Amino acid sequence: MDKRTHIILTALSLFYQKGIHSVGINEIISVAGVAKKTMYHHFASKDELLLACLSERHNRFLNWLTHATSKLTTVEEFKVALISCHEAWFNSEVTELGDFNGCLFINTAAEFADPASPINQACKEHKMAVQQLIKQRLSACENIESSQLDSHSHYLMTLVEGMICQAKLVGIKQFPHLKQ
Amino acid sequence: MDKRTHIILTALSLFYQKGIHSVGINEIISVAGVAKKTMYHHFASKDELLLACLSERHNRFLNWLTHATSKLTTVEEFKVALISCHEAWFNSEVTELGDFNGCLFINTAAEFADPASPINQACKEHKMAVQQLIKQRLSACENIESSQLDSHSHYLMTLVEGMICQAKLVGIKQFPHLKQ
DNA sequence: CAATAGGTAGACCGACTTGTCTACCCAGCA
DNA sequence: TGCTGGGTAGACAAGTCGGTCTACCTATTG
Repeated sequence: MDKRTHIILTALSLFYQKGIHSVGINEIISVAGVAKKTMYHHFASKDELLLACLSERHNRFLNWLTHATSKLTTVEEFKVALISCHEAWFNSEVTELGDFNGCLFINTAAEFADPASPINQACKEHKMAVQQLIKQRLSACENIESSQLDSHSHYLMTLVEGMICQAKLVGIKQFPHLKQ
Repeated sequence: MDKRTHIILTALSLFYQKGIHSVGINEIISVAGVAKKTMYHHFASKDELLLACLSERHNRFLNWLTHATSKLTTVEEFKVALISCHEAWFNSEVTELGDFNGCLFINTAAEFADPASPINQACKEHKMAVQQLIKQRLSACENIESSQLDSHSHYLMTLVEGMICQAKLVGIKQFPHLKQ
């Protein structure tokens, strides 16, 4: 595998499981099995590496969510599919997302609170992209009224974010009561 | 004011605005205007200080939420009151909660991912206490069916958590569509 | 008066942080 | 053959981290 990609994947896994500030460059290169010079050859700084990790995770997550909500026709079906695929994630059954430890972007934004920071902005952009995908998926349903498109997609986004938080903090992995 | 309390309040403000690992002991004592020895006289370690901050925030938050949802009779009234008071928080209109920067416990849990850590446990316990308060408040409503008490309180908790995340990451401060 | 508790300033410790550097290795290629 | 790019190991710099320590300074109180 490409060294650069290998470093990104290793760092992503460590950042996701332990947080950003808790993981040092030395740990990353040690686990990845590469020299420090190699890492700094591909990335100008830890922040640049983190941005690459966020980008990788973003692509991976959106790709997964896109496929997990592809076959649907009604608003009700979509809602159930949306909740069910997140439950699968919470139970670490989605291999490409790894062992569940909350949302990387929520976690990262907690450590980079400054809204002007590129890292914080990347987190914000990820959430806006997810919101956009939900809205687009919803608009494809046969029984959605266009006047409710905005409010309903916002509502579903709020639900999903809340589920993620509860799954991480208190360990709730299933939300059957949300599915009707 | 008591030095110990003063240190807790200073540290709490810094931790909340910047995150835990981003704030060092030296910054805390410098902003608080106390000697390092004084801080270590009252707290055995940075972790102990953080636990004291979490406890302070927990009491403050639950006290606020308890009062903000005291006068209500129906489930619908309670739901609107719950959402509205959170909107006020997001707009930094609640002086005792400070400038809004998300939920301290969600943020802190992101930096202390290990569920065995006392800090992570304190975050979890806070969320369970909020969930308990919502359930208790809901049970006092005149039009709640006891069979729906659990599922509905979980639902409201999910909504609230989602609102907090969206308010922090993408800056949504109002949720009118959730109020009906 | 003397003892004590709680405070000050700041030097200091060892470990760790990000990031740079030298010196060397090796495969591909003009 | 010799150059180049990407790799290795690891020393090193400069700074920060949490935490300990000495020395000194008030108040309060038995």
